[in-house]
Amino acid sequence: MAGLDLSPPGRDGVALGAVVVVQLPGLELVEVRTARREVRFPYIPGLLSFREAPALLAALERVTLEPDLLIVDGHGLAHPRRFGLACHIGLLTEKPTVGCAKSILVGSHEELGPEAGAWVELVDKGSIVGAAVRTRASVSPVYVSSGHRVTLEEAVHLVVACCRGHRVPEPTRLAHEAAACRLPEREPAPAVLGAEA
DNA sequence: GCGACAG
DNA sequence: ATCTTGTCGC
Repeated sequence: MAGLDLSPPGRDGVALGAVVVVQLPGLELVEVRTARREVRFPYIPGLLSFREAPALLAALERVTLEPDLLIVDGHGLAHPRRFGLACHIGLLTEKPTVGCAKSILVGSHEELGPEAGAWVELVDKGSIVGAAVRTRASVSPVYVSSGHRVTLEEAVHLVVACCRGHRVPEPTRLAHEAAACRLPEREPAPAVLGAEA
C-alpha cells in the first residue's frame, strides 16, 4: 500500500508531493518518491483536489512499484459533493483508495470508545459518509472514508491495520515526512529471480 | 443572511 | 498549513 501527502507550498509557490510505498503486514518501507510542482490553486474547503491532486499525481508517476492501495491525506466520500481528494486520486489512478483526514469537513458523529480501533459512523445529511476512527488510545479520532473501490468497513480496517502507535496511519505519516524532506527518496530493492523462495 | 470550512 | 512553551502522562 502507499501513502500520499503534499508539503505546504513554499514562498516560491512550489510544493513537494510525496508517495511512500510500504509492504504489509510489517509495513516495511520499500519506495519513496517525490515531485516538485508549482501550486497555483488556492486552498478552498471542498476544492482541495484542484490544489493537491496535480502534485500528488506527479509523484505517483515516479513510483515504479504497483501499490495495491492508496491512502490519501484528506476525505473521500465525506465531502459536500461526496467527491473529495481521495475520490479524485482513486478515479484517476484506477486504484483502490482510502481517504483519511485529521479533521471533519462535513458530517458529525456520536462519541466513540477510548480504545484504539474503536470507530463510529460519520453521518452527513442522513447519509453515512465515513467513520471517526480511534487509531490510538487517548487521541482524537481520524476521519476515514471511501475514496475508490473500497467499502467503508474495508477502509476502516485498513487504516487500523497500518497504525503503529501514532494518531496518523504509517503510510500517511511517512509520506508527510518525505514531503518535508525528512525522509530521503528510495529506490525499491531490485527483484531477484528466485529471491522470494 | 450567518456560520462552518479536508490541507 | 501556520502562529506557539511548557507541561502532563505513559
